[in-house]
Amino acid sequence: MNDELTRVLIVDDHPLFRRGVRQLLEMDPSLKCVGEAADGETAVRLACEHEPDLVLLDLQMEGMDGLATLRALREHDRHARVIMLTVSDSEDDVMAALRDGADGYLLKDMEPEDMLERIREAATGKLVLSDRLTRLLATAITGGRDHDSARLAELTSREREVLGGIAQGLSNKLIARRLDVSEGTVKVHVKNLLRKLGLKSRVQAAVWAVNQGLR
Amino acid sequence: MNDELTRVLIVDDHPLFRRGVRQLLEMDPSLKCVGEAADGETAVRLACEHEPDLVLLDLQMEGMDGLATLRALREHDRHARVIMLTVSDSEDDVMAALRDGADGYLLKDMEPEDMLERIREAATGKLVLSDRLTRLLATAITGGRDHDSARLAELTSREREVLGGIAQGLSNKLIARRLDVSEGTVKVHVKNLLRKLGLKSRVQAAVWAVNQGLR
DNA sequence: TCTGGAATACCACTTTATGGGTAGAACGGA
DNA sequence: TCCGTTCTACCCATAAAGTGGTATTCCAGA
Repeated sequence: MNDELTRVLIVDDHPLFRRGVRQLLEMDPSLKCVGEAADGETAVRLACEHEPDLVLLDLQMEGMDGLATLRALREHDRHARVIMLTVSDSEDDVMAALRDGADGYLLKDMEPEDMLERIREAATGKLVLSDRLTRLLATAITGGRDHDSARLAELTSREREVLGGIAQGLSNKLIARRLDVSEGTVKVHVKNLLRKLGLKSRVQAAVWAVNQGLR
Repeated sequence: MNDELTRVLIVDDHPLFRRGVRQLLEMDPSLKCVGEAADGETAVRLACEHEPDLVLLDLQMEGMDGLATLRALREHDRHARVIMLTVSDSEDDVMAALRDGADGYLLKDMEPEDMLERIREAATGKLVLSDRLTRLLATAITGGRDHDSARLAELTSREREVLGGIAQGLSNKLIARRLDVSEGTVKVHVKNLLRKLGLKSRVQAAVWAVNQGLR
């Protein structure tokens, strides 16, 4: 949450693949790689140290595998979004990852440009899936992606009202008038809901809310 | 475009109805009624004088009717959004209004609270329709609502790229880095696209873009 | 009754964003 | 070649947003 860059942690047991991902990330100035890990234990430790905004996590790893790492990350840091980056297009794997709180599931055989685009999208809070998976899981996901709505549920009712104002493009001042409170109070609510949603600005909150169908 | 309030012009030949709408608008501090007109000619004149952001326009009026007034408003002021406010739920009327560039079509028998909500939504650039009409016209509208995409077409390609960045929740600085230009340049593009889209802030632009499916 | 979350408000401060203007370089069409 | 558009960059000013505190009130649960 320090600067405005999206801080990324790469977790994969193939050094060469990590290097490729790292180079891909360097193509986008809004993304910054803050670490690499070859196994789950290291990943969790680095996540605690560097507090990344986004973790790119391989599913197949020696020792603690991707899913276990995902769960461990979820326990230690509820801030970071986690995207599974793997070769398996098995529906079971995808569903398991999403059920355990993954914010995305990308296949390693994607075009690098597409992958970068998805990573960007994920940084803004969108649930990202490889095209190949999207259609496959469209219906199943609809029943299973209550991760974001869980984030929404974390908000207090007042924060949801403020978020609604943001999603309508209102300024803090106008939200304050509508809710009949001071602008400073609205700022507090904005601050808190941004933290709870793991977002960096009201613009991201607006995008997120609209994508959630909040209106 | 002066202050941040949405400036509204009410056009209806029934004084009592105008008063009702005015009182409704007063319930929302982000809306400000800047004038009332009982006929089309007066409406156009007042629109030129007060440059409203939103015009609530009755379809049935003596003399210049609602559609003619709509077209006249479109000629004189491409900034204001125009919402038809009428008793007719005829599909022909709705389609004609939308074809002529109306940004919304609300029926006078709506619940006042709903109407206010729709008016707010319209202020952020959304195409609003009474619930009763939405389903009726869902398919037809899809083919006929290229008013917003016309606004999108007014943007230069660079402005669209910047808008894309906004729709991903990026700051000007990050958009600048991604496009490899200075932050000041991005600010110029933001300023211009806000003007072209008739919006007041990047947050509104983000909401608009996401609703347009821009990604 | 104590405790913690929620909502409210205020302060000070830094960073972003917005609005106005000017202006040069590049490009394409008349 | 001249003209209009676009993209670029810079200046200044103000407004809005975001961050970090502290503190009071209220209310529900332990």
